[in-house]
Amino acid sequence: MTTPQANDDGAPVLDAAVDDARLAPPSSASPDAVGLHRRMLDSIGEAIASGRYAPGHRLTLEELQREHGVSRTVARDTMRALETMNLVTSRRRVGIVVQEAAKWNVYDPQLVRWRLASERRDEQYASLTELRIAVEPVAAAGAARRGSGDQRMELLRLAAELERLGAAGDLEAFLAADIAFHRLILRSSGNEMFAALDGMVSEVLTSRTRQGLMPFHPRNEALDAHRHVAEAIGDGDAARAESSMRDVLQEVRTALRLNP
Amino acid sequence: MTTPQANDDGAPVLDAAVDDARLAPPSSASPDAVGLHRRMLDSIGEAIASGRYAPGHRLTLEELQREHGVSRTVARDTMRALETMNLVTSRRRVGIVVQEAAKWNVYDPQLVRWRLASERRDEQYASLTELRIAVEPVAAAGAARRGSGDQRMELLRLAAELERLGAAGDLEAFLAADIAFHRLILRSSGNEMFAALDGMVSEVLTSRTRQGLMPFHPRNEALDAHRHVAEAIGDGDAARAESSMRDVLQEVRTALRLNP
DNA sequence: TGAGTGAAATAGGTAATACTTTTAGGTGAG
DNA sequence: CTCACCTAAAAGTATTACCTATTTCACTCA
Repeated sequence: MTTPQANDDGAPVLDAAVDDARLAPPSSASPDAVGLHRRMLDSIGEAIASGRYAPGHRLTLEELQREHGVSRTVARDTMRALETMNLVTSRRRVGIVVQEAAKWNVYDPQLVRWRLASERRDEQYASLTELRIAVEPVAAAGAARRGSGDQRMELLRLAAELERLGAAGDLEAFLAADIAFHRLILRSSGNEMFAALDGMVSEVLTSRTRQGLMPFHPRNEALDAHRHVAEAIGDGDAARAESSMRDVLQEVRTALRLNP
Repeated sequence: MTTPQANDDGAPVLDAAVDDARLAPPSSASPDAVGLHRRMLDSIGEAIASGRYAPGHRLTLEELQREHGVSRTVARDTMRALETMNLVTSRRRVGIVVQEAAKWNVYDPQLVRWRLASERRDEQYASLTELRIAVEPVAAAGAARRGSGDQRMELLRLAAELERLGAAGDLEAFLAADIAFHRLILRSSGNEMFAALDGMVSEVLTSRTRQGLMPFHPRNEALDAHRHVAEAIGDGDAARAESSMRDVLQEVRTALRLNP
């Protein structure tokens, strides 16, 4: 198998509300159920992501176990997790050193969450949006080539629903359908690296709407473009899917002033 | 700061041989210097990435410490690292469960390495190549907008060198320059999420040449396209940079049969 | 049959301790 | 005065032992 396989697993396709553990807080019934390690990780991770702990800043395990009131084991676990994301390195005799941002695993959903929660959130949104612009057209082409029949049908259904909801002016429902549409394309692309971005795309779309960056009534061209994407994928027309998706993203480009 | 900043840091631009810790084994002077944790992590990580431990497979800490002859602490550290990459989840009373592949942090350079080392390497190369096709054109546009003067000049120099080496037929040197060219564009893009892909792109390019998938003499159109990219970036012409980069990637698309 | 209940399994967490590597500083020879 | 070597301290790495909290599963009793 030298190319990605058709995505024809029997998994349910219709769940727009699929568990998006990929970019959601670890929903906990009781607040204390999350484990010491998790809280400490969040606290330090956010501090690094936001720049409060600058690159080069040195921490020591002892310091950390004192400040967070935890045992050495928990402190080490936390550092191990941060090390895995390349947020820090730990060296003997020197301690735990915050890495420069260029080394971070910026695709780690956890880190993305921290960055979105920080003051630098606009930068993170800009990067993610540019990433969408890059990936979604090619993902649409992939879906046209490798998507399953169910997925194609569902995309057409979602495109129709978008038109209906757009006309009705129900922004909240429109957003939900829009997210479902874009996520489904990423997941149908047959490329797991594209699929892995679906949580981040949802995040961007949600924020864009919540910030009022969306026109109250979606523009007609945008709705048409969505339909064209769905139709092209339905027809297995990769080139048209790709260029129609570029049309969809055109207004995003404009908003970011990333345009010719 | 609401958009990515111009990449004008004082960092050296000329080092094609920049430390690519991002996708290289943890180069160790002495073989034992790497820490128990690292060896165990590699061993289990690779087993999961290759599918030898299937999703749903259950491990227990006790089992692991016995099999790898390590203490509980080391076993826990390892699991914590795997958990951070979403390769496993650990639950009380049940153990450590291998996650399904859809949950993995497939952008973690470590995981990418493991997948490239496994039997599924072709799948990973295909995904990475498609990702390149998606990202590099937009990264080139970003470089045209936000690259520093030094970076633009270095790109022109590299394009000229590519032509020279292409004509000379020195494939090894050509590869090095080609990698430097593509990496520099990613790093000049001003988008840290693009820059983070540079190690993976190098990996793909290296493999493509080593596998003899490159024509012995690079085609003239390919060389021209590289020059056009560099020139467009030099001129700050984002649209032309983007479309020229698409030309560069055209032959990659053809090779993967991802073409109209 | 089905709800409660208790025991077992397993990760989470604490604590004390010894080992190893790395760095800084000092000392002495040339 | 400089350089090489030695030593000591700092800090992560690793081990062991033990206790706690959850979750599951099987068993019992209504």
